[in-house]
Amino acid sequence: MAGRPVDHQRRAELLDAVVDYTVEHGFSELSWRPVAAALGVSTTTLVHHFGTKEQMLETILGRLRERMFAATSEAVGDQPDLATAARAVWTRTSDPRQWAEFRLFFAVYGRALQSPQQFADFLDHVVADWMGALRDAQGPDADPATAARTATLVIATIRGLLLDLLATGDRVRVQDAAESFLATLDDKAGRPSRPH
Amino acid sequence: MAGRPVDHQRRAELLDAVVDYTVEHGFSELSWRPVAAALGVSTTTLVHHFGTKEQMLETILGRLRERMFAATSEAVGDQPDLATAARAVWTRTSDPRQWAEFRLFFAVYGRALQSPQQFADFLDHVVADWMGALRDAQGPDADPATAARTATLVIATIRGLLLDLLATGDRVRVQDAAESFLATLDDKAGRPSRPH
DNA sequence: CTATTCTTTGTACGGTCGTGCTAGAAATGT
DNA sequence: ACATTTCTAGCACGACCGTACAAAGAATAG
Repeated sequence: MAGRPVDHQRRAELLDAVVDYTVEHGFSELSWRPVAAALGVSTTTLVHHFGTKEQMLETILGRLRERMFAATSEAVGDQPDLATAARAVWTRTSDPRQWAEFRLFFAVYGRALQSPQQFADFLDHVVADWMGALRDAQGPDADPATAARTATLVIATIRGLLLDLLATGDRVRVQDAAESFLATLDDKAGRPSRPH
Repeated sequence: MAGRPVDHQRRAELLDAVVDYTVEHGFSELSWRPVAAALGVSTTTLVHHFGTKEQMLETILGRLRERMFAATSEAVGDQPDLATAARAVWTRTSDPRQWAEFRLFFAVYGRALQSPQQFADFLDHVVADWMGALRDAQGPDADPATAARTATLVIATIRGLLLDLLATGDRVRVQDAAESFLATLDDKAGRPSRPH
């Protein structure tokens, strides 16, 4: 009646390996054959597990989002207020060990802006996920309008600074600007801003 | 001794047409044949004027940068101080008529982060151009360190907000956050912030 | 054992890609 | 007129692309 069971673990292994490959080798020129060669499998194996290429891209992006959001959302969740949460997010995102993932993130972001229907899932979550986390960090008593405004500004500034950092590599200047911004969040919360 | 003269104007016409095509159809899947078909010329004509594809991409990016930077740098140059200059830049960049160009801008940005050597020219100018303009807007008497910090923050915030705007289309929320940020620039300059 | 289903592989097909080659038309100087 | 150079076009080549197909090995249930 029943044959060989579906090996979900195998698919998960392959997916993580593919995501690793994508983070390292980029996203724009991704194709079956080089990926398969790098993983030591045949292209047919990848096709069997992920379907069409478009489906695989969607799967990769989903897994990537899962990784990146999980890595920082927990850092946000443990912080007492928005200012320290934002500082934690910035500390994490500006870590050079995360640069490869963020380079991929912005590559996908840029491509998604030009093919919105294909990357609808990405665009739906790329702001909303962080908005939720940063709104929660401001507590349930915060004014909703102010909370949304501040969360939007924090996301935009961090991403903008990260764009600068990845393009120029000028850590001193960007870090200086980041400290300046984070200080304004301290001030808003009525606490003294750190010296810099 | 001399044959038919080189037609520089013809090349300029083709280049602008190609840039228009790229702005509209995207950057990631650009290839000779569809572009040539859209312009009503043969692929050989494009190859003759632009050399290899990589050279054409570089030329396109240079022309695009010329367009985008010229469109806003003049708006910055005429402003009396940084706060109004930043406001002018934001007003211009958040105009929906410029969205297509900025979508292409971020698509190139993302790709450049993953192929730095190929897009070295883009990465060299993507921050430096605006840094120069926004530093000048703060006058010659401003403290260099503060000027650089503020310029960096203005660029990052505007680009981050634009990323949000292009992804979500939520003009109200993003504009609200932008006003909040621009108000802090007014405050720094010792002038009263606009109500919002 | 057999039957069934999943996994993996090799192969092949049609399509698009960048680009080189050849040749004719157009525009200049002599 | 001619020679020379640019412009434009058509064509062909090899490479890579996504993916469909057939077949063999592996793991389960009966």
